[in-house]
Amino acid sequence: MHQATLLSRTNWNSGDRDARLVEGALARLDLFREVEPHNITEVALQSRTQQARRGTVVCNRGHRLPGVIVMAYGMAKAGLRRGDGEEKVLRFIGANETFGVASVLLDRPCPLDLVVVADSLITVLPARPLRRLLESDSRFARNVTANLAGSVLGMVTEFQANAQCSAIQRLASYLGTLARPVAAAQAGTVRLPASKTLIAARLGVTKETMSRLLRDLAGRGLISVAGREIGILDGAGLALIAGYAGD
Amino acid sequence: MHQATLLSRTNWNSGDRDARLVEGALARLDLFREVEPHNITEVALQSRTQQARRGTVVCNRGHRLPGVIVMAYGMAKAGLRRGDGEEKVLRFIGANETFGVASVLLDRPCPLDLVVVADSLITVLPARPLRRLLESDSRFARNVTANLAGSVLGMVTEFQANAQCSAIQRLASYLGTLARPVAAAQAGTVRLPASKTLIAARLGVTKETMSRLLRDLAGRGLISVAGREIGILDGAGLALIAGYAGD
DNA sequence: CGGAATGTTGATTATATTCAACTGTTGTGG
DNA sequence: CCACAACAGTTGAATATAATCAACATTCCG
Repeated sequence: MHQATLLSRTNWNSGDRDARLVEGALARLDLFREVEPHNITEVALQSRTQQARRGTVVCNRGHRLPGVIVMAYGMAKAGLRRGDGEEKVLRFIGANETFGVASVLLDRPCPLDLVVVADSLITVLPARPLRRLLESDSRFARNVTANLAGSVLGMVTEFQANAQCSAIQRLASYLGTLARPVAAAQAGTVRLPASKTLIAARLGVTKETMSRLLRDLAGRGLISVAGREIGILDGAGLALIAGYAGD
Repeated sequence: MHQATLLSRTNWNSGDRDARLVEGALARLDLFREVEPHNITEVALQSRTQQARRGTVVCNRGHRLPGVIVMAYGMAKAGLRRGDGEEKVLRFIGANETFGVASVLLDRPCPLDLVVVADSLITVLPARPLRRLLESDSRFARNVTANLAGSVLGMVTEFQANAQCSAIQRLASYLGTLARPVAAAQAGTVRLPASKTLIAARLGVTKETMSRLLRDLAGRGLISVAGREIGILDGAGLALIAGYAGD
């Protein structure tokens, strides 16, 4: 079905020029903010970079990660597949974001499937050098704790949204966060960062429900839908739905 | 309604003997495992301990925590209240467990309500000495990252259960984890650690649904219910429900 | 004892899923 | 360039799951 290509040992780039690129990619991560360049170099030299095409399975749930995954560019989804085709996406991992810090540090199997959804460049940071850096560089250690603590708080928020809000509230809220970067509570148009089916999985609903909800919002004059382009006609109205009950 | 007593500045114990007790309590935490005793003492001297009765609100969602909360003994619930009485409990905090590490380290408001559900002894570790220890003691730093990483993985698991399992699966799974410590897949009896209403909130269902599900399981001969005592009649059957679809 | 909290039960309802059919879109090889 | 397959999205009808409402029973404590 899927062109399920696992990360393999072949095809890795590790030339000098690539090491440079990897270094640049790492320097852009929150994890390495204000970390001494030579320490970044150290890690970069032990990392591997690989191009991954849409559909590539980076890691299957229950398997060990080869290291912390860094998305230099592109996009992947981290989620769970149920026996049937149904899946729940916990989060998308975009450019300059990382995946698997917790699993790698604890040396535990990865609890999620990680699948590339747009052609991407992926860097893998093996556990060894990260652990060493964690011991030796207190700035890096602080970044790691901040990263993990941020994940915890983020997941609590996620949890709350999932447990206490109806699907339409979650959708309205999600559209709100997409629109925020553009203009707060202002008319405008946003582009969904992935297919509606994927967004639906991210929001914890089926694509059918997603379709109906979008139609519902459009019917109320809050948004307009044209493929992946969503027009925000009434940001305040959206925020109202997101915040209070779905009246 | 509730006897909502917030943690106040009064009534704190800080005598010499108490400092000893606090030290003992901290030494039992995973967070301080293998941390130099004098470093533990340092933190203990800056901590405060307070008895809290059932119903005490330790922290309201959105407020700043006075520090990391340590449960020396007793039990608290961390959850979210919706406008009406409905609440979702994310986790219980029992003896020798901590709450709020992520919020305190990031100096962010606490995203959850924390309410004592059984008479407890609570210690508050202010942020300052923790941050200092984090910088100076690499063993402590490692414990903190392990703690946070564990939280992340735990929440992923939680998420999965909540998103992909029916209520009866979650209940069966929960009863399974209660029974595990006793005897794996073996007949026996377990005692619910809190009221059914609270357990229900923990599992993300209403008390009514909880009642019906218990009855259902009992009707199938898998368990017997007598107040808080649950007899595990068919552990394997429970595990089957927990693992596969709710046939 | 009395009152509050906790738990049970039935009837009804809301929310979203599932199933199924159908349409539109995209990319590929003949 | 078209035909075709694979994927993405829409729509309606039937269904499942658990929430809600309301009434009642039980247990726990002061």
